[in-house]
Amino acid sequence: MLSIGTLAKRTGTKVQTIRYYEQIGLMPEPGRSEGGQRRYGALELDRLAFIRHSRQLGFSLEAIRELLDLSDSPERSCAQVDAVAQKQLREVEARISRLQALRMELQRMIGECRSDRVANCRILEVLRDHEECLSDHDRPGS
Amino acid sequence: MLSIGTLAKRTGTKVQTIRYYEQIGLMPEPGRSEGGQRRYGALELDRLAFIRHSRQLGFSLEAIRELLDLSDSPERSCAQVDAVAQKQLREVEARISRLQALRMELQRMIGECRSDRVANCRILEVLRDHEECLSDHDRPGS
DNA sequence: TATACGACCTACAGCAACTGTAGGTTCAAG
DNA sequence: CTTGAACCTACAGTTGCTGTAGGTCGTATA
Repeated sequence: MLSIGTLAKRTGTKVQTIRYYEQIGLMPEPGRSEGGQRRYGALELDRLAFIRHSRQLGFSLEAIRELLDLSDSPERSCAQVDAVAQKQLREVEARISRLQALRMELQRMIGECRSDRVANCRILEVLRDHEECLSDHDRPGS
Repeated sequence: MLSIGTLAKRTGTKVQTIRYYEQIGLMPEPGRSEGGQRRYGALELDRLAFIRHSRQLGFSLEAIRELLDLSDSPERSCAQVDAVAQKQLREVEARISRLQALRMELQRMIGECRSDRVANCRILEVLRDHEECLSDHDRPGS
């Protein structure tokens, strides 16, 4: 039986994060010691490892919930699992594209700055005026 | 003089977002109409456009605050402006690298799945066992 | 001039996915 | 038996907004 701290170390998770996962129903309520402290077994260790690894691959907690549900019904087709993963892949690809456009814009902006006074700094000018940009780079985030 | 709604339309910002920027001190408190509604001029329009454009380029509100402060002292060296932009560029580049690693991992995972039952779905197996991964892909986020 | 109605006002709750704090209890080593 | 690290609950804070409720203002039209 593992304490929450040991489980945390084994999976590279913070203790509070484990309690948070329990709170939102992603981890089950574990057994308790006589004094009321959480005690975990191998099943919970595996489940948490699955969650953490999926998080590292960028899956949202909602997607992970879905994957965990799916993996509980081994006889079902894995097409849905595939769909969740494909969706994640597409999201990652979209973020990459967007960030590459940002990178170009930033590089151009920085590269153009030959001034040494704020008064005529190209960076600030570009930030002031969207017209100077090549791409559309619309919504922030990602 | 512009109403908050007009300013919002002109800059592609939501009305609540403008009020939020005012609340956190990123936008100044504007003048008011007799009835107490906010009224904006060209200065505020420019400032908000600057903020929005910087957000589109991925700068944090803190970084934008710094850029706005810097642009208020035109005689200073623009080295600091440059530093803020460079930092942002490095962050974007780091995120790109990380996402590219994720993309590879996801592609490999999806590509390996030849099964049709959840029971032996490769995707779930990979998620269960980090050892199957090539990269380290550590902290989530970005 | 009256009225309708969209735009505005404040204040606050909620999102994702945690992280940190305060104030108190339990466990295990020495 | 003591000590102190690890645990407990409950709640606030993070970033950057977005949405809601319940009420007021401004202006175009009848």
